[in-house]
Amino acid sequence: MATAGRSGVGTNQEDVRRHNLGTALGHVHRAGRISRAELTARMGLNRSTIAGLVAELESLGLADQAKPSGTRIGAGRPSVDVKARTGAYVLAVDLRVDGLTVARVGLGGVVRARATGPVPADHDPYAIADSVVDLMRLVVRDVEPDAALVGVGLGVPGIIRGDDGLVRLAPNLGWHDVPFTKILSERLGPIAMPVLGNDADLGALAEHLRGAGVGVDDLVYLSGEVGVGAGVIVGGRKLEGAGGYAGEIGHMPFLPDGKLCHCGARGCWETEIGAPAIALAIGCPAEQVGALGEFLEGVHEATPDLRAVGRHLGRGLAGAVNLLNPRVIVLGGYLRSLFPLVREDVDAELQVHGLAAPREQVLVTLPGLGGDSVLHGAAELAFEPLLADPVGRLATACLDVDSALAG
Amino acid sequence: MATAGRSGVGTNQEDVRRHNLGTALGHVHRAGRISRAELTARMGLNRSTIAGLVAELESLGLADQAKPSGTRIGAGRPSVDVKARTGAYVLAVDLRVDGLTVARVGLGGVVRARATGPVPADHDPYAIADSVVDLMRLVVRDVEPDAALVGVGLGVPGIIRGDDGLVRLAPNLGWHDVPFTKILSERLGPIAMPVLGNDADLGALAEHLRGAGVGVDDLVYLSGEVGVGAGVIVGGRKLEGAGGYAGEIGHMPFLPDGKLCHCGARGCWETEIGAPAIALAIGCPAEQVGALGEFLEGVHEATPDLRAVGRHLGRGLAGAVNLLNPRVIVLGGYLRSLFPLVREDVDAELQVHGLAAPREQVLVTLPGLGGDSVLHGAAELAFEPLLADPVGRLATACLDVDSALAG
DNA sequence: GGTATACGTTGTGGCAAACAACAAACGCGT
DNA sequence: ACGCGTTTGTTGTTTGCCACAACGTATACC
Repeated sequence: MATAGRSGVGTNQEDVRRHNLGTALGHVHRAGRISRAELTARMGLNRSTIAGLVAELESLGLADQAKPSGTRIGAGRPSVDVKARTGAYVLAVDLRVDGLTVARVGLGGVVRARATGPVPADHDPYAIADSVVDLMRLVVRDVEPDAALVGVGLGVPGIIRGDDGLVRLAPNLGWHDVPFTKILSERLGPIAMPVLGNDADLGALAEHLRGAGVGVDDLVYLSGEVGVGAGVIVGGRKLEGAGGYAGEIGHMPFLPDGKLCHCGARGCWETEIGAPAIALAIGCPAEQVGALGEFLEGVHEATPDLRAVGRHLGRGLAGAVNLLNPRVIVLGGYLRSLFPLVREDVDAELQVHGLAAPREQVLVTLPGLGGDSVLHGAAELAFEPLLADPVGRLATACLDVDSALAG
Repeated sequence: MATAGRSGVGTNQEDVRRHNLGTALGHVHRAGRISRAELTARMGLNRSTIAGLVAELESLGLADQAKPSGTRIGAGRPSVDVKARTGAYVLAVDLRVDGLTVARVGLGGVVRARATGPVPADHDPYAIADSVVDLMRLVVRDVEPDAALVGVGLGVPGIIRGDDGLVRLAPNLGWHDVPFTKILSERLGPIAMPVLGNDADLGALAEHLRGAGVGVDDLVYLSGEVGVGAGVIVGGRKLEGAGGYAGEIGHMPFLPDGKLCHCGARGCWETEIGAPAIALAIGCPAEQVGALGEFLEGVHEATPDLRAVGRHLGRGLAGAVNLLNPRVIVLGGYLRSLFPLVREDVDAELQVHGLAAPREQVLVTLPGLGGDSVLHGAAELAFEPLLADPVGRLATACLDVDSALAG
């Protein structure tokens, strides 16, 4: 069911419209503002068809047409710009061990409002869900009256089951088979069904769409939170695996008889480049491991121990390069602070352990979205259904979230 | 360019027809014989639409309609069967270190003729290309007069560049940046443009479509030839990577200071489970390493050394399970003979090093196509353009290969 | 200010799939 | 053997979407 594309099902002409409308909206969403002529070129459709699609987006309240803005180049009648109307928005949540961020993100990827709060100390899922809803109330307080909520996305540092959003394992939260999607959806009721994603997966998605990997279809986002996870984009699509668990690169076997990992095995990559290992290397106190990134910011010289970590990082990355052949590897989380210190050691090991062909193609870099990758990824995840079927999704959108959340 | 599906381009109604025709042909090709009612159900289109598509396939000479064959169940008018017409065929080549196989494979995946020959001892690419053409002449000798050659596919044990089929590296052939696609296409002329694929990638493709992974959309085929490579199917699609180099799992870092690998690094997985390591473990003479599989067939007891190899195999597989979350792992090449001997050791290590969530989903198994996985994969690779655009591909098909090759 | 260029708009046409109605072929019960 | 219900094939019609061509319009350039 693969070779002939799209898993063996036929295409309806209704599907055509849905696909084209969604694709057009996707371009508008990613660009924020794009000319109709550019849309025509990118989508390979006729001018008149694009005009019809844009008109429909406009009537759906998803886009606006405006006079061209940028300085023109060349002759000819200037093309009308299509702007994403930020009235259609999502709620994005970045749940971390050390903090909670909720944002209202408009179509086009603009953060319209954001709020942060602490995570309940015991990591009780019900209490966390309550906190999430509290923060949501804050960010929708001043929303426009005609705005429509089209989705809710959450980034969680754990292994998420794809079909129902069950959190199979989130070691840093102490969660094991926690039905957090269900817990939160009970609090949101008919407002929107929340969608959970692994933090690294969302980082990859965001960097692919709006960060260091724009235009790149093969990308790995390596997330250093406490453990190490990877989000992978291959051929422009998320690598999900059979159950949605793909990307647990931190538990790649790395040393035959290494330290004991929390997963029960020995010698996982994570035991060498995870937060505890780095904390040990730089003398960071155990209770500050959660905020290792900030601690690393204060380090300006790479000690031999830290350089050893860098070599481990490079050697492990070589494995990802050989197996996945990405064009970009984005280092997120505390790796963002670590990488500049040990870049040469990473590169050196990559040089040794990476095969020439894939190694020549890869670029190791920092996130283009700074520390907001996961938050943006959660927003993008929430937008996905809208982009797949604008009309259908809008039919279930919630128009008065403020009072719905108040009740 | 990703989220909204199909890389941001719009869909034409011409595309619709092409897609539906190709998808219908794909179903016929995979099933060999399928009822129109079944096609209707699988593709989700209307009866009359399917009738039109099948009629077009028939007029293109790609399918035949026939009275239903199987014993019917239930009431109602029996549905007409659609059979793949094997007159449309490809030439598939499996190039190994120790031998060359060429087959004529008809639509539907039926091997109509096959021929094997030795590989020139010096592995000279020009000589090999000549041998390939010689064998091709044999398998097209008795081809039907109206048969059409629609593609040529080759499996090569090396790293193939995706865009032009350059063999970047084939250590077992001693090739480095050999333009084998070009060399062969010069000999084939206008008959067909050959398409090269990595042997492991083709094994994965074949097992996915016709072997142990039918109906499975996430699969890893681990190919033990001399080195170890992997072909990966994720979400029903080939994992290719930026340059088509993805899957070089044999060079995953495995031991910090292991044996020197031919790639220049130390401690690659391949140095522990590659053919030389196994040969050492079972006392296979160095000159028989190429035929390690046959040698292993004669081994009936797992020695401690061999069991150590099994544990390494299991530990490495755990890395693939954690990173890729496949539903099936197929062990091909000499691993086919090795696995039954060390299954328990593999499973035990997988149990320790695999994370629970993905481990619970995976099945490690042997190829459903025996030793012909790569050959079938080469055929499927060659069929792909036909399934993507039947009409367009047939326009360039070659009708009289026999005399074209003779000249 | 004229011209070339590029884009928007409108109406027409073609094409593919859906749909409805009828005919055909089978199993099953009487 | 016969009628009935069921499923499928066939045919003609309808619907919907996009392509296309012709024309109007807005800019840059000379």
